[in-house]
Amino acid sequence: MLRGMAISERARKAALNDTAILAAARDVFIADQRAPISEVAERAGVGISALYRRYRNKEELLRVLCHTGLKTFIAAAEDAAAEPDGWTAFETFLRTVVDADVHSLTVHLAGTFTPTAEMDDDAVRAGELAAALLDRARASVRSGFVLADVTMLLEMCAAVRLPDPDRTRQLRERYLTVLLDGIRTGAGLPGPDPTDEELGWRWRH
Amino acid sequence: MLRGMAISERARKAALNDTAILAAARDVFIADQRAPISEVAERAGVGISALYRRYRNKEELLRVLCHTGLKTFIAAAEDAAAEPDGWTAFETFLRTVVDADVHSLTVHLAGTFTPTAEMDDDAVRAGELAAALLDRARASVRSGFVLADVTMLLEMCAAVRLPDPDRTRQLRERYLTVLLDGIRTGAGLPGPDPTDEELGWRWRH
DNA sequence: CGTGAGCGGAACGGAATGTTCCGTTCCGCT
DNA sequence: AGCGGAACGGAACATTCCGTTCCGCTCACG
Repeated sequence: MLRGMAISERARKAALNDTAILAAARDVFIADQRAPISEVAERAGVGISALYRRYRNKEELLRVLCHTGLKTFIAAAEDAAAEPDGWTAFETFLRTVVDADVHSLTVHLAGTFTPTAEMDDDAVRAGELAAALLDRARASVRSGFVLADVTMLLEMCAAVRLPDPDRTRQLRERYLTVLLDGIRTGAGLPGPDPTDEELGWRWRH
Repeated sequence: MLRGMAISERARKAALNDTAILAAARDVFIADQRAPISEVAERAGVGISALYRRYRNKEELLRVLCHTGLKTFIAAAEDAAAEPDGWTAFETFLRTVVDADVHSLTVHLAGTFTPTAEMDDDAVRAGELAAALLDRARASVRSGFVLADVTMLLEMCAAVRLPDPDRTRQLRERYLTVLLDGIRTGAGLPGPDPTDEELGWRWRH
């Protein structure tokens, strides 16, 4: 691929494996964060050594996966921000994130690896974007609802899980609808607001 | 303890261990269903043999624990049913069940043991009680909301989990409030209703 | 046709964990 | 005081699981 060279057939096959492995890893680790690496290899239809050729170890694979999810999150937030109406932007954002099952790739993989500096930066940026979206929707949101609550709502949606991925998506949409309607209704919320500190516990050891 | 004898001090201590072990097992397995038995022993402040004296093996301990949760569920439903107002009964029921973290004891332990016939019966009864409560609340509930949805809402609440149990309870109450408000608002729900078949997958191998 | 990049998967090492087992403690009775 | 045995603590054991390594094969490329 250097200097415009024609891509060798060999390299093309390897590139196919690249994506196959990542896709397989995504599916496998979304279904079970503790899944063994051999399961990823099997799902991808490759041998174990094909994995270790690309990633130094399991942790690195998980880190890459998580970072991918984080980028998806950021992209979803940026896309949704284009929507003029504040509430619609917020809702679109949440529906996109839930649909992509980003949460299982980020939060649920927390603690299984040590994040890079770049990931930390992206995490900060993701937080800022989400905060901005919530701010724009504030007029439509019940009082007492804070940014950290968004994280928990996503967590709750991610808990909806069936063997069939498509059905899982459908049901998540169903209950996200309930949650969103609940967010626009009613008065304040009971209990002290959740803090960022409280929600970041997975990342601390 | 035979024939009205005074309970020996030894037996009293053993009885204390009984409850300590069950309480420890509850805490440990709620936090992590795959936790090792040694962790339960450590938390209970006893040796491993104290466990194996009471339960044939790990599976039996899990089964007893799960059955306890099921009974709690039934009791909550029966208690709440005494409430005259249909919606209030339904809400009370859900709040009680969520607060007791029954869900982690039943659904999340599914598949880790083979249920007894008695548990099957209790499960049926639990379903009937919940159905009756939902029926009585129907007038206040948005159209399209079915019994299987209740299971999923409980699942979602159980997903709210922090290191601190008290804080966990507070936040669950917070989001259950959102869900309940969402249940009373809006029109129908998107997607096909969840079926019992779909939700019972954990129990089938 | 020789070569090595890419790969498959058996083999390995060690960690985790359910279960057993044996020595110890100490209550309660004689 | 002396003893039987229930209850117990926890090391030892057997087994499974899993991340990682490594050897040999294949075949596209030069």
